Amino acid sequence: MKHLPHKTIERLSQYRRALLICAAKGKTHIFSHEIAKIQHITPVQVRRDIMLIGYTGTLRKGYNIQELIDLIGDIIDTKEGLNVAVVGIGNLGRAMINYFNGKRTKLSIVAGFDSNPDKIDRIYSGVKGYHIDRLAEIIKEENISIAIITVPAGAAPEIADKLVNAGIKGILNYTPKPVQVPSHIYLEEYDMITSLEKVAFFVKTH
Amino acid sequence: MKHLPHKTIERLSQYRRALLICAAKGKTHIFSHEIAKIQHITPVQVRRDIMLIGYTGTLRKGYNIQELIDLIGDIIDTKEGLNVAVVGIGNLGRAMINYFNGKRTKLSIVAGFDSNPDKIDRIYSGVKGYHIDRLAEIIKEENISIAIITVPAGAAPEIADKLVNAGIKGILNYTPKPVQVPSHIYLEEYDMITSLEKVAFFVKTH
DNA sequence: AGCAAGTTGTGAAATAATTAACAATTTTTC
DNA sequence: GAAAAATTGTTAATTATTTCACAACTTGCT
Repeated sequence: MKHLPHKTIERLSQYRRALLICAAKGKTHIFSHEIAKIQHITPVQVRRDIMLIGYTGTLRKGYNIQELIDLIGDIIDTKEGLNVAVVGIGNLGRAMINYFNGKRTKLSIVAGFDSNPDKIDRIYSGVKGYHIDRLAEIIKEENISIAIITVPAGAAPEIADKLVNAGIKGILNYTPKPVQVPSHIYLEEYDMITSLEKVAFFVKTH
Repeated sequence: MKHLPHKTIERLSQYRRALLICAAKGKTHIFSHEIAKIQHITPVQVRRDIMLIGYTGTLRKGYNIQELIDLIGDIIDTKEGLNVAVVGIGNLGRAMINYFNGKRTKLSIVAGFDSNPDKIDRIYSGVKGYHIDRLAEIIKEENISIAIITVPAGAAPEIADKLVNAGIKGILNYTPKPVQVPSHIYLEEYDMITSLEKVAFFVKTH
């Protein structure tokens, strides 16, 4: 398999989530147009994505849900799973922890970090809070490879530097302030204000 | 001006945020490569975006920061501003409210909704909490045109229906469950799990 | 003044992503 | 059992987005 488009990766993750729900309902097969409907995309796109990962459905029966779930897992998960840290145990950090709590997934949030002493040594939905000064130590100890930055915007660049020095491999930055990291570290940034402004723009322009 | 690409809209929002910070520091002009560095993109892309909105810089001096901020405002803001509601006053909902609190912007979060009686009639960073049953009423009363869905995933479709019936114009869905809305309503969905899985994928594949 | 370096603006080229079109096949219907 | 309907898989076309390449010009330097 050559490399999959970024957009396809995102959709595969979403397909899998939808498929898990269908599987839980006892459904065994699904058509491309059913997946498409759920995800607001076209059936062709679904078929193309599935083609790209080399899976093949059955004519007039659609795709076997469990097989597809497993195959998507082979592609986007690692066998042993990856450990994740949340840096910034504010509302957003706790929201992330809650989202993951109890979900069966190959990604586990195993630590939270904050500079506020009140938040240290408490357990948030099963995730322990550590002081930010122990970042490097715990990242090594717990074999954490991904960090989610949910601190106040101003602190983001400094946190990013610390994460880089601690040997993190991927960063998901949820602050509105872009951070700079060396190119061997995968960085994804998402900014809620931008999303809201985008909605506003399209509402404005009908 | 013909229509701007979606991606350009997103970047304009981000440029503006970066520019506001620069302006606050007393800077008056900025080069395309400086903006590019901040946003992890190429200078050409910045220049092209700026070209698309019809602004023009000064050779060897770059762009006038304040003029550019104002122009971006003309494009993405509405004159009178738009009112926004947050549906679901959990961690994520409160995170959104805090993000916006105090920012000078044309978007104001003016109401929060929740089904938990403990959350009603309290004020969250200046935003009042209402019971979900009053959704349609308050949306009309406060002239709310955009809603952010931050309820638990299972409740999302039902909330979306209520919002549609209440006459909302745009929806930003932060639950991992896609919702269905009529095509005249602008819908943007963002799923944190997908983003994290995407980071994991690229970490895995180096 | 003349040259070097830096910067914008933009047509053209390249790349990425989506959609159209349709052959091939299976199932259903009569 | 033939015709109609439905569905996948895929090539080709289209559309969207990014990048290249470079002319035009400004500023600084000698």
